[in-house]
Amino acid sequence: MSGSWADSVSEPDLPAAVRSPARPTRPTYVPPHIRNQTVQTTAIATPSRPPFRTRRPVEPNPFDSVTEKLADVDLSTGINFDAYDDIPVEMSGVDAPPPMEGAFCDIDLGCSSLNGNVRRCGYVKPTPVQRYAMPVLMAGRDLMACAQTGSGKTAAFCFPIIARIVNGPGPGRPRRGGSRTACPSALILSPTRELSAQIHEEAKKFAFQTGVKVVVAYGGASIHLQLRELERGVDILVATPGRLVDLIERARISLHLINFLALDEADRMLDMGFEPQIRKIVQQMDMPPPGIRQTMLFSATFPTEIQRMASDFLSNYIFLAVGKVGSSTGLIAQKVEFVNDFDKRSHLMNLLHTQKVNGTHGKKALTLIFVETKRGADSLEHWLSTNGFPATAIHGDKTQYEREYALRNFKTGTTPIMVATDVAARGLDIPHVAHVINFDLPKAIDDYVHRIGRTGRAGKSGLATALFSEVNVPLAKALVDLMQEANQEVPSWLSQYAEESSYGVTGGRNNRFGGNRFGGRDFRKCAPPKKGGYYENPYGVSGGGDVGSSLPYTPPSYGCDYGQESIGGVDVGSNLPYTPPSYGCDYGQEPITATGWD
DNA sequence: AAAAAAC
Repeated sequence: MSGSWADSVSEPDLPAAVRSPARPTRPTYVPPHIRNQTVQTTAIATPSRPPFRTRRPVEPNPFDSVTEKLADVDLSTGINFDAYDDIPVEMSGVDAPPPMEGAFCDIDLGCSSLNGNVRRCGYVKPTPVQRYAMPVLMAGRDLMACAQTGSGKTAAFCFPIIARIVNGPGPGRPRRGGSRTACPSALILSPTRELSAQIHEEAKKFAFQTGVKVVVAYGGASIHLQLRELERGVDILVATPGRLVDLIERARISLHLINFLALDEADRMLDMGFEPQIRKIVQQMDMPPPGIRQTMLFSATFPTEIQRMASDFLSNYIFLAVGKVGSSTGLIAQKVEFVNDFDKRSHLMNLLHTQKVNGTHGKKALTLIFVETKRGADSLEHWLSTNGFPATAIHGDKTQYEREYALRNFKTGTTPIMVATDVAARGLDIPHVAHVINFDLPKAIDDYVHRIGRTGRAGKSGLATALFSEVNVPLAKALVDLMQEANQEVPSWLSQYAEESSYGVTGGRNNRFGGNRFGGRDFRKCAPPKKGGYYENPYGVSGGGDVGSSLPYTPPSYGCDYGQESIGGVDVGSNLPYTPPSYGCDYGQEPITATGWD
């Protein structure tokens, strides 16, 4: 039945002006923003010859793979929503919109195509992050959202972006700046190419027949194909930072009409390695400032230090934490085994053999093995292959083709074992990953959280095994804390290490963020929380005065003190009134106007 | 010191 659904959809939700009468044989791409407006583009003056090449093939149906995917999912054991039901939620910020109620079928995003796509993609009941984040975003508010791995963050920001592009009155924005400069309305940045590709695929499904055009741009792939896509018009651009900067410097992309900015894996994007590039894109190009654009940051982890930096990019934002941020949902069983560094491979061999014996290594049960270095990935892949285990490897020294080939073979089960560096640690949604093995543990606990989050997705359970050796002692304390929060059994030898290391090694890099491992709360709340803990009132907003205050930090008294550093003197979250740019550019973003279900 | 991200 592939394609049948698409065929059955007669007309997309285009405004009448665009839809029927005298539709040109080769319709020029019209951005949704200007579809309601009287078209007064000079381009229309020459109907015989459109100004841009508009040979657009029929929009490919991105659902061709969905029917297969849906058939593949045992719906009776689909998303285990019970796993999310009693999850603690913290939301803070001024006038936070309340969460939405009901199932997706009760929710009108203001566009019947979009509504249909949501259902068609198998979304029935919103996960907590979707329930809380979507009203905030639909209301036009900035958002910093922390939610567990695998809980549907991508949809939580894609649905509102698409809905607001379709419904927004828009400033009648031009489709392009110079003759060949594309001007997207939304920008979604992510830290790896594969993640950008994945977001692009998802967003395309969501945007199908809404008229919203989604384009992806990342390095290692043909820039010409990307340029051609951009020339055909783009509303939502999904990109990695390097290629985006390249395209901007070539004047093939301008950000001056960006209304929506989303950073996926935002804490990674603002980490040392990425921060300069992100600052360049967001602050030193032509992107509208905070308060004009709508900015949304999503991650499973959000260290305090990064939160502080992130507030530069936000305006009067809502902070949302679903679950104890970084806690691995309890759906993931975590095991830690002590190994001598020289015994790691034989230990791994035992693990893999045990899997086979237990039958968990079935055709579709995939095993993802994380190592520290690219060389280590190649070497371990080779060793596994020569020992009878069908393995592949992915890391940043491979060509993009090799990376995608490896990922594809892993996903399809052709090689049910994949060895990976941290390139695969974040965001990738790979169904059927039953086991994540940390062959080398990461230095930072945040990376551990993201790595094990490749399993246990969408309410499914998963297993994570770590090989802990002496070099990992600095991680012991954070690991123990994390495991306890997730109700995991902690081996006594590990607790021992944790106690020892918590004295000597505290100055280490793991404590770079003051030890507040996950940024499990809004860093703006620097006053001691009310009795009962900060999850007490999920609807609560931080009491007026504490946003942007520069009170010295007072440690909370109820034992969730992770040694957060003082933020005294830092004027965070200040909301200076926006001064319009002098060049008379009307951004025209609508003010805070809730639509949909409010 | 490593990984990621442009050509």
